[in-house]
Amino acid sequence: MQAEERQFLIEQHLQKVEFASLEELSEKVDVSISTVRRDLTLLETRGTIRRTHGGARLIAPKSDEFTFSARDTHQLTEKDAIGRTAASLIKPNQGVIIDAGTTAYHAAKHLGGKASHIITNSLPVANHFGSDNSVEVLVTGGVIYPRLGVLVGPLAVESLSMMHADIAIMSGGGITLDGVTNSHALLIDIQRAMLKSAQHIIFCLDHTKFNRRSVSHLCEIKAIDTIVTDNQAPESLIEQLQKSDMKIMIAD
Amino acid sequence: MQAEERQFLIEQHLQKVEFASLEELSEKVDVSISTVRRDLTLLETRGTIRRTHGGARLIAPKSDEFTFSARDTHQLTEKDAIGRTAASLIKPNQGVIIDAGTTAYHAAKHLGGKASHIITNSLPVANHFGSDNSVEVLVTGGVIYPRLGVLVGPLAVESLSMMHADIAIMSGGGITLDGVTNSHALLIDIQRAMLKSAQHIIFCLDHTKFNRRSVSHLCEIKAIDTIVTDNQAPESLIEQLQKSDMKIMIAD
DNA sequence: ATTAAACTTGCAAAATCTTCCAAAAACTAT
DNA sequence: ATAGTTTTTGGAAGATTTTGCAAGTTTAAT
Repeated sequence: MQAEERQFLIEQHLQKVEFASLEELSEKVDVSISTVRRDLTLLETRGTIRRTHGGARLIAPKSDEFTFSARDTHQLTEKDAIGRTAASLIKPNQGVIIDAGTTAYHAAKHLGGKASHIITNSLPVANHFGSDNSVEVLVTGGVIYPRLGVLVGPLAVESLSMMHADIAIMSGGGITLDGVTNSHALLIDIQRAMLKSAQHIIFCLDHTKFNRRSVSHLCEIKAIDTIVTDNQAPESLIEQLQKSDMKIMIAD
Repeated sequence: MQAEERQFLIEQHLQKVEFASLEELSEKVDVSISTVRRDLTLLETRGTIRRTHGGARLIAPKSDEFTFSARDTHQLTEKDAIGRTAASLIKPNQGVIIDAGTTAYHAAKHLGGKASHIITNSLPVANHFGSDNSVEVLVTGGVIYPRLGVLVGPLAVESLSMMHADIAIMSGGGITLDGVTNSHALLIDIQRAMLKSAQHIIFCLDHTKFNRRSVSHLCEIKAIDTIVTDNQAPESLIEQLQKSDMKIMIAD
């Protein structure tokens, strides 16, 4: 096994367990403790991991909301189903804003040929439509937030506020009766601008997001027009949400 | 087995396994380790793969990548050499604008860790730095021009005119004593904005661009500070160009 | 304060890389 | 087809990188 692969495995293992001892890691990848140490210091400079006495711990938030990776098989089938359902709500020739989260990305994948305009600040979404000339894709400007592939910063907010769309397909970090929350404060401004620029708001939230609260408050419940989720979402919260003027769709 | 076929097999295998050792690959395609090394260095310049100690890894595990950079194998080694030379002109902590052409893309590949800020309207360039947090990448907004993966339109021009950089690395469709021309009229406005926003202008032009004239005029010769080209560029034109106040570098 | 575990640093062995060269293969022109 | 030329291939020598270990220092917990 080569160094790069080993470091990748270490990182991946830490994604799962949050914390791991040196011994544990050295057994996992079958090298000496010394080498694991070296790998960890290297990974630490890359920013994903933090060394501690006796091991290492994951620095990234455990939320999978924005961590974009093709290998992200986290609730993959659920997300794909949610994405398909959300996409089915789009009528021909509508303009759609796509948020940068993973769930929204899955919705985008099913949007080919349906929407006429797509507005996004997500590089993965932009790439997906890069060679599709049946849709016009508007990319907001901004600074690349590393790893997530999202464009952030004032330029992103400004360009969004200059645009307008029929529908916004959003994702979030958690939802309670108090509203939707999100784990990355930097993205809040951008998501708010998206909400303002769209007439109809759809939130894609898999069941793990229910009854969960992330750090930053994004919007009230009443700002939402439709929620798309999967069939494992807790019924109690769904019932309460339905009391406000909103449609909830369960993807199969 | 043909060399091309072998390289294709290697690339395909890596698409599957993401990481592979030299030994593994040499068995797979039944050639010596040395030859595999050579194939890998070649594939690396093509951008799909990255060499590591002991083997190679896939560079773009994301499913949605641009086919644009991989498909363009025209004058590949020349463009790569030009790119390296152009990148060597960048001093640490400079802000660099990268144009959307293929030659400029090759320069970007050699820029990692050198420039502190990169400004671009090219999605392939943005993708290349997507997970590199040693550089801050500013992406202009705009509409995706399909096929090329370039952001165009008024938003792109406006956001560029709000920015400023030390150096612009540009490409073009042709150069004569009358100036630089380009084949895509849509890009002209954006390139002009780039020229305005940068202090020092570098043009990357392989030898096929010399004495050629595309449809749209981009700028005069005197707007250029440096030209980087390969060793097959016609000497007559080079001599005449050098009469204006400009530096010409020949990449080997 | 004491002690055991964990960390850093330096070093030598092992693995891997680059560069060069000669043999083999492929191509060209007669 | 054949001789000469170019390109590709496999291997070897020397340089470089990586790895595991050990000596000495720091950390954390009692």
